[in-house]
Amino acid sequence: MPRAGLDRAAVVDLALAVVDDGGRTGFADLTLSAVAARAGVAVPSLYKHVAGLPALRREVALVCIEQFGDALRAVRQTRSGADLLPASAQAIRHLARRVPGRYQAVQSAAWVHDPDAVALRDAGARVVAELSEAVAALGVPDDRRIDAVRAVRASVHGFVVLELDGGFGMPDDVDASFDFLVAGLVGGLERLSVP
Amino acid sequence: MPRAGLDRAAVVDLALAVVDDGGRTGFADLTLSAVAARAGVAVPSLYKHVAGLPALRREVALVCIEQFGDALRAVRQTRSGADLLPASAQAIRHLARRVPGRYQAVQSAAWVHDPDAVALRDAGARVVAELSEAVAALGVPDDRRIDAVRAVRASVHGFVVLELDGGFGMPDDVDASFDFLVAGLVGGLERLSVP
DNA sequence: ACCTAAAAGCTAATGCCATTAGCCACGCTG
DNA sequence: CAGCGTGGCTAATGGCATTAGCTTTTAGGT
Repeated sequence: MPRAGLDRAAVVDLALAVVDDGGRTGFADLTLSAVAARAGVAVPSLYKHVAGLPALRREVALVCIEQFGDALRAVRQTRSGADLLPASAQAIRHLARRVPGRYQAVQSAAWVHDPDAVALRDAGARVVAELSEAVAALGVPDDRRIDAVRAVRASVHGFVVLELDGGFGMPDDVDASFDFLVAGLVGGLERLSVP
Repeated sequence: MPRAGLDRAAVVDLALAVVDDGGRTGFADLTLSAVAARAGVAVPSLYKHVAGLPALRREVALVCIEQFGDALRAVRQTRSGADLLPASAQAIRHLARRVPGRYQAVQSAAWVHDPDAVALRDAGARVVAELSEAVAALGVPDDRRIDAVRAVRASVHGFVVLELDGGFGMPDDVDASFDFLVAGLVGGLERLSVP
């Protein structure tokens, strides 16, 4: 009957561990049962620290989104100009492959319609702003910025999702395909740049 | 106590109706309860026609994938050459917007790892083959075919997913952004073509 | 026209999950 | 040392999928 000594942060950490151990479906499979088992605690005890499963999902997703934002900010410390966008794209894919469950948490953009997810939307907007910087560094004119950022997000996100879901049937080198995609993206956007 | 007169196909049709009525989360929210309610039947009765929820999901997904394949084949009847790929991309997005729940069914590519989903993988391969035709019609050399098809799939799929999830925060014209993406894709791939 | 057997429905029971209510004991604070 | 807030518990409820086993329709053969 000793106490487990949980608090909000500890519960979120355990949930992150569940997500990470769950592979590509870790976030979808996140369950209060699993977290409670890891904490060595009965399920209802978790309600003393988090408001329920949806709230826990939001907190987990927030951590994940911020982790992605941090990764992009780190890239911006070491790269600039035309190198920034490809390095950012590679960073996103690397991170997604390393912690696929967390990437799904970010992707689960059900957040957009969730009134309780303001913090998540803000964090997401910061990630997009980071990408926008990278696009700007390519010299894309302002009136094409939004289109260009959307194209980058769509391409990279689509690639990562397909790859994580095993959607690329052929055994051919997936790294090379990603390089091809990124090179095409950078080339196409550079061609828009004002001389 | 009259019979409902269900059979496998009728149950799948009802499930499709549930998916369609459920909007962008229709497939995720597909439930035996919902189908049974629509059929005017108790839940266990459905087991006389389908093997369970996972099996029903597979059958629904198969219909959806084939619907996408049909749409692409229809495009190929009316377009050719460099027009084929952009028209195919537009067809995919249009269909996804019209029946977003079905698009999610296609996307739920958990199928790849599911040993019971051979038919689904085959149908998916046929859709990819259709896109491969469109890429070939742009004159992309054979040794770049796979990379190019992956880039197309990633871009279009990523765009559609982000759009359906409401991921494009800015109010700016999403149609124009998609046209921009497709134009960039076509331009980039044409530039690879053997003269 | 009947009789039979398979097929299609049902209810009941089980188990997993989230959530709520309400109880108890640990352990800090005065 | 007394008291109280907090973190844990058990019990109960409700939604879902699934399995077992029963009943009745209905189609088909004689």
